[in-house]
Amino acid sequence: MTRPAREFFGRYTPKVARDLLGCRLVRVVDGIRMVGIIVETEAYRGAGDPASHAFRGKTVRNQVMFGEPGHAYVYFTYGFHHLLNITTEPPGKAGAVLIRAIAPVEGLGLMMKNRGVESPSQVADGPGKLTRALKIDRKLTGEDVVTSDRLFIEEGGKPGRVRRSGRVGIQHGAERKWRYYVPDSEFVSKARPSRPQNP
DNA sequence: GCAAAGATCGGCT
DNA sequence: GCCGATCTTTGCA
Repeated sequence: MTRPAREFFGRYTPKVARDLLGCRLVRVVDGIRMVGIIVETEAYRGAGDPASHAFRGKTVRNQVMFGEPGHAYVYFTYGFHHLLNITTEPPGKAGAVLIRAIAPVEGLGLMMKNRGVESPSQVADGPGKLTRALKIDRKLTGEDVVTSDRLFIEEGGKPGRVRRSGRVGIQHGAERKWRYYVPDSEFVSKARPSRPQNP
């Protein structure tokens, strides 16, 4: 299995988000591999993107978004959930792709145990569920997915169909169609995109 | 210092 | 469809 190189991540974020569909997300915990095919992503950029954590510039939390592409950015939100992103754009320019859902292909038993559910389609069909299934938290922020042996990406087959929509759960920037997903997959999240503001 | 919002999920009506 | 849980980060006073 080959991995995408640094340059793959260092591009225009929506393009990276689109191209990550079909790739495999690999997580290794205590020598056990958990693998899923990425079926849903969202792009977040910098100064021009009001939905992005990086919209107002660099902070303690989001600084990794401004660094070298191909690193993990994991943050904690709503007092409950960790969300996994992979940084994008050239160094100095903010960007990250939120991984929203995967189709499990390896280590399903452990993922179901971590989640406390018995249905494969409910193991990782949402950004918060996915991180719980794969035991991902803020400690993994900064992890270099190009070289890491515990959290990384492998190239996979091209998905048949790809659709795009507005992003989910945001208050600003809802008019940008920066959510990408595989409509034929049962592992895509059920969440509905935010509606564009019409005041 | 403090208040408020947040890239969510699951349960209940 | 709506609501509550729970806590970190940020922005502004």
